Amino acid sequence: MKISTKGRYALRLMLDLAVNNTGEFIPIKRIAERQEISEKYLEQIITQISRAGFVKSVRGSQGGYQLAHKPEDYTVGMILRLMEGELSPVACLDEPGGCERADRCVTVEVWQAIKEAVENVVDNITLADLVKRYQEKGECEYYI
Amino acid sequence: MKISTKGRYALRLMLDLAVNNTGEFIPIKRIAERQEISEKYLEQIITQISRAGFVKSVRGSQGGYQLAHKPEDYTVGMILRLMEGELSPVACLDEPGGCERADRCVTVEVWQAIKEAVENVVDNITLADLVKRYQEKGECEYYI
DNA sequence: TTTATATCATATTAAATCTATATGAATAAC
DNA sequence: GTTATTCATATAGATTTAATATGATATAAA
Ligand code: FES
Ligand code: FES
Repeated sequence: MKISTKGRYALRLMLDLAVNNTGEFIPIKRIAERQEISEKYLEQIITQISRAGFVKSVRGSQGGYQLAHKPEDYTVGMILRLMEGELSPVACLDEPGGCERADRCVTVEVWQAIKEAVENVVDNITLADLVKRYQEKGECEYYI
Repeated sequence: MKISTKGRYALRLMLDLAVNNTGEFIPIKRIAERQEISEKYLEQIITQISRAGFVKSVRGSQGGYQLAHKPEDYTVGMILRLMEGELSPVACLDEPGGCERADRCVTVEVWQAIKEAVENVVDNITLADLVKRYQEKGECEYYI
């Protein structure tokens, strides 16, 4: 029942971009330093984020990334789904035709309830909310 | 963000025992047949459940397992935690001293909210609730 | 007393997934 | 042309998952 490092790092990465959303392009190296995450691993992650159109990028010297939209336009759910896929606790809920047991399965109702509970949380928190919490906490740049 | 087969099978196993809670001891072989799960794998799972005192067992011919308590005394959460450990989406929430970033980390508040949402679901559904749902659905013995 | 049926206890393994690291090309500022 | 950066893939080590295998121990029934 764990979220992988890809999902967790992606959220910290996007929050870092949101906190430093000044219009400048931020190189992944800065974020890797601040977040103490492997630069190359973050590169992989932001590539995926970039392909989804969540960030704008500029190559070459003085290049980097910035948010493509406003912080309030990103929910935590959008970011987690991008990295983790559907937030279902079991594959039964995602299979195209559904699990063959699904029509008579009772436990699937539990998994569905878990999924909905999780979605209700992550789809109702935006990066803007997290930026606000960050500012309330004291804005230490090295810890997000 | 998945629950492992151990957790899923454990719930189906316990629900099977709850549905067939007649006072007789049920051999794991029957459950394996009904649930279409490997008998040996189920043995491993019920060993863990048995050591936790959730079921009573009788060895030898005519032996098997039965629930140690009433179906309403088992929550889904008890069963999942036994097999999966804490239902936290990240280890930060479980580490004894907490994560070293935790005091200034904002994303941890998201993970905490997810954990609480999941717990709110699983700690408020009992095996008795699931038995009832099963009976409403039609009581096909081969599908739980 | 033998046989069949079970639980109980570990060991082993194949596959999948996770978590990176490595290599190098393409692009742009200076 | 040198440096800084994104972009694109390949590779690999570690861990976890999901079983399977082996065999000992206990009990009821034949
Ligand atoms: S086993 Fe797939 S829906 Fe229950
Ligand atoms: S990284 Fe551990 S609490 Fe945020």
